[in-house]
Amino acid sequence: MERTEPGRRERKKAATRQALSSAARELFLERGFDNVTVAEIADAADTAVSTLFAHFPGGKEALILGHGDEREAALAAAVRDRAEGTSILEALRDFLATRGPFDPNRDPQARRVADLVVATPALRAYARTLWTGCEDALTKVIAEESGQDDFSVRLLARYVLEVPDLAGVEADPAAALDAAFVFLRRGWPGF
Amino acid sequence: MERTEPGRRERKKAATRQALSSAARELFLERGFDNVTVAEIADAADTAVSTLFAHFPGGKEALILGHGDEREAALAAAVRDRAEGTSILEALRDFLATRGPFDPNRDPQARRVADLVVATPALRAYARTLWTGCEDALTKVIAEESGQDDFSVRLLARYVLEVPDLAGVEADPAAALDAAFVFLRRGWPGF
DNA sequence: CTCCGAAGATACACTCATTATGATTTCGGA
DNA sequence: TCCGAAATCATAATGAGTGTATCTTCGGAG
Repeated sequence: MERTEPGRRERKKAATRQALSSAARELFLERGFDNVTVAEIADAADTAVSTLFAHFPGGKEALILGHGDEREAALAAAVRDRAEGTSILEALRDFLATRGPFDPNRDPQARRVADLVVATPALRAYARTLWTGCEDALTKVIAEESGQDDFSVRLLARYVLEVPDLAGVEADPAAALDAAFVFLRRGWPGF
Repeated sequence: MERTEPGRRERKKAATRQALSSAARELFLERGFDNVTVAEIADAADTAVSTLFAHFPGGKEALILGHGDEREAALAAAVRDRAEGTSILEALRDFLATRGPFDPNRDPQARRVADLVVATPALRAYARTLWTGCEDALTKVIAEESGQDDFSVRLLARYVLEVPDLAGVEADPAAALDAAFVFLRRGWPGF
């Protein structure tokens, strides 16, 4: 059978995962990313270090930022399932506008985390790799949706995925996001 | 006085630096980047590990790729000292065309190194950070030379510096480089 | 209900990069 | 000749991440 509710095992697994990532979040926010060791996080979550790495093979930074699975799926879906008459670039802009530093209405917790990410080089770099990790997938979707498949498509994908990192540190992230897409639309008319 | 020839001290320093980086190059080419430890490199160069890190604070990857100092200076100079009547983007394209995978005439040694970099994720990532490490400097120069200074300039700088990483892995790197600049010129006419 | 196998969790030991420390050598210039 | 600075060195410590073998616990087959 397929659709039984989670069961105790999966619930416990999710619980430890949750414990780990929220312990990490608290410690990072309190003392800064670099001043917290994985051992301390594991301790705070009352688990073994091995368990931490079993849940987050991506390492320390994955504890707050997750791995890019949902991100990638959501991104591809945003393009593929865009509203009739919406261009690819519009769909991408709208999707990014709901994310991280660009979302105007987000809880203060998320705001503090976003600030920490922007202020911590290691985290900012990791966030960027999460985005650019979607590059292959995005390239594929754009190729399918546009009927075009060459270097220019890969270039566009990379450039789109660089926008969050760049715009995120600007004084007005949302405005910067829009500004970036003006240039992308000019470079890739028809997308 | 200022211009005495290097002197024994500086010569020795340069020699150990040279010994380290060529030992690293040989070992990496022979056994792959990930299968060589810094201890082995230091041994091969007959120095202490501490000395290795004194010369290359950037870590293992800096041993083949260097740090970005000359790179940054050369890049800024290429824009600032460009020929009369040459646009900023043309100057940048021409500069990049002489670099790494894009240079048509380079010795086989350099070719093997470039291949290794492209094939090794850690090295490719480091090479990319070296380029994007020039972002602030390039942004500044473009702002000065164009008289424009806002987010769009930073965006352009980032996009230019992403080109090497992207075009470098294409079947025809030089052609990809040119293709990328077609889009950049379209997005930033007047640069 | 019982029992077996797999999944999760754990402890432990290990490798490796990188940093810190303090001693020791070795030039270069006064 | 002698002093100070720079380069090198050995050594130890920290901290991330991996591998392994063991133990516990749940879920499903019988």
